[in-house]
Amino acid sequence: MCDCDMIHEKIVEDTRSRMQEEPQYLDLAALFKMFGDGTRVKILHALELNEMCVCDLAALLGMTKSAISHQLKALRLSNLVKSRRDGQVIYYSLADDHVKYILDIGFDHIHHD
Amino acid sequence: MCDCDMIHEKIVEDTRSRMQEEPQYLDLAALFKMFGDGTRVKILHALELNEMCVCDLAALLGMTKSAISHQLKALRLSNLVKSRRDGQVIYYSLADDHVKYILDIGFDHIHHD
DNA sequence: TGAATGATTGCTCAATTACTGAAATGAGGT
DNA sequence: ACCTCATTTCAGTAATTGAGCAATCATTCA
Repeated sequence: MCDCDMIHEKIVEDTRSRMQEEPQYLDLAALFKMFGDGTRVKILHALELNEMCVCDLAALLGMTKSAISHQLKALRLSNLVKSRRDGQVIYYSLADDHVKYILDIGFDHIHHD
Repeated sequence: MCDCDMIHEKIVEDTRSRMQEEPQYLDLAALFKMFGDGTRVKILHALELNEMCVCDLAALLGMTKSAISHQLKALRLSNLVKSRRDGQVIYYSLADDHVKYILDIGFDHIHHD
């Protein structure tokens, strides 16, 4: 289990009783992991400014369409971006305001240090 | 640079002109990366409930003190947790309310899907 | 139906990351 | 000054992850 005595047993037990279940933390970590990569935050912020297709994002960020597409898939699976098709082109945009909200708080935090 | 034509050049240029500089996104990603690991979010949430020492956290999460210490160092370098010494024991707690704020928004997001 | 084009997927490589166990550090108390 | 114990660092390993190539899929238009 652990390699030490429990120094403050009451505190530990109190904390344990008030914490969430394991899956909650894994879901939470999975969410933030999407914001934890330079390419993905750039994509998210770009999509906050304009809806764009894979090709636009590839040109904007100087990367291959493949790389962008892979990241968009991850962002889609996390319900952070949504897409709409218009002819041959698929346009991506932010799934909801939560995303913008989280980005804003992040920017706020790094600017206020 | 990129492996395709720029389909919507005006949109891309507009987006580029309104985006932040590269380092901003890397800093932002680095911040969220701290929240993007199950162990670290558990530590952060635990410290939101009670200040604790390395040993308490190791017992609480069923991990080695080494692993906890390693993650606490990362969290300290990111200014997300702070410490105070009382005798032999070093107590850790959240650095500021930003952390609680970000965690709450995250929980809010995963619960409202 | 076939050519063209935007988007996606499978795969591999390189780099990063998280963990354990052992050794080292350092502050407190005797 | 020394001994103890909480904490940190180091070394090594296993697992994860992001990027790009190449091949494939999907849709439009001739």
